[in-house]
Amino acid sequence: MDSERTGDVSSTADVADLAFDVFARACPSRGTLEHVTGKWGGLILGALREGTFRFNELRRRVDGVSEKMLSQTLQALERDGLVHREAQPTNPPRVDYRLTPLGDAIAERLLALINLVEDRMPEVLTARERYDAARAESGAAAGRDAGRAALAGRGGR
Amino acid sequence: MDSERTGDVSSTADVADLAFDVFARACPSRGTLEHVTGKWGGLILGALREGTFRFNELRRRVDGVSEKMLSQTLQALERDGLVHREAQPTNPPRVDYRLTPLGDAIAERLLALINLVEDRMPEVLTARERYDAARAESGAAAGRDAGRAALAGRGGR
DNA sequence: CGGGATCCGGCTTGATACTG
DNA sequence: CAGTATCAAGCCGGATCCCG
Repeated sequence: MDSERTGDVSSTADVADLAFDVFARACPSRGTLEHVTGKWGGLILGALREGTFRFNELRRRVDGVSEKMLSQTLQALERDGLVHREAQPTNPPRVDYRLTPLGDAIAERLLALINLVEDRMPEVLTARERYDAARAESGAAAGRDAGRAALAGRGGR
Repeated sequence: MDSERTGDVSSTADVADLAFDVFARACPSRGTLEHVTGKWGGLILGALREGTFRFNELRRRVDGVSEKMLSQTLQALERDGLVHREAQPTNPPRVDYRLTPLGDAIAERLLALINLVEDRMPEVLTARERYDAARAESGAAAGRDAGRAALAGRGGR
């Protein structure tokens, strides 16, 4: 539960003038932002940008996501009003997910970011080589990786 | 911490069939994207967008970040070529951080996303209330035991 | 099919302490 | 000031079983 650990902003009164400063620790927008930019949030939003899908369709579309995380992320996005969930009490059950207008707007900007990063990847790769080379030269043979650089996930499936 | 994990799987062969697809787990852009959208990456890039800062200035600017995470994230961003680090061997030491042109371009799109989320937070908050209310209602009506409902979202990373 | 509940390992994070 | 080293916890996220 990502929820705000600090006291919630229950008083709706003057929330507006305080603006939602992401740089402040207790800002509620931090939470939503993390849902969106999180490990699966972006991929799910991206997938939903292309239409309406059922649970297992989504699962197939977003490679590597487990039932649990898909369900969990979908709930977080639904709660934030980015995703609309429509369940039909038929048999077998059928549940459709699609973006809300708000979700689509956010997904659009997120994809703009993703596309830029992809376009510029050659530069990033070059920078990485330079950095690693300089490091191997000056430092010992330790060669630790920078931060959580290689997060990738195991192969599999 | 010298967990020299076997490098990232960015062999060119793996990504060949999907080329530019973020949806593929082996895509190298995923790594950079996570540095950028990670818990602190976005805030640090946002802070640096307003100028050049020293380590502790940055720490004060980004509320809640620990020395370790700041250092770690900064290194990852430097390695990816988004941040430039300039150290002066003076006494006391002085190190300046600033965005590279690439980092600025990426930060710009990231901030566009962040600003959108901030602007729309009222909608998000409203959606949250509706969701929570509906949830509390159905749960109470069913008369089930009061578990710890909120399994909202992911957080972490 | 569409999830909920639980167990559990491992990565990520946060204090604290130490170096230059 | 600008980090690095070490340690302990906490939470994420995967696997599994189960229900409607």
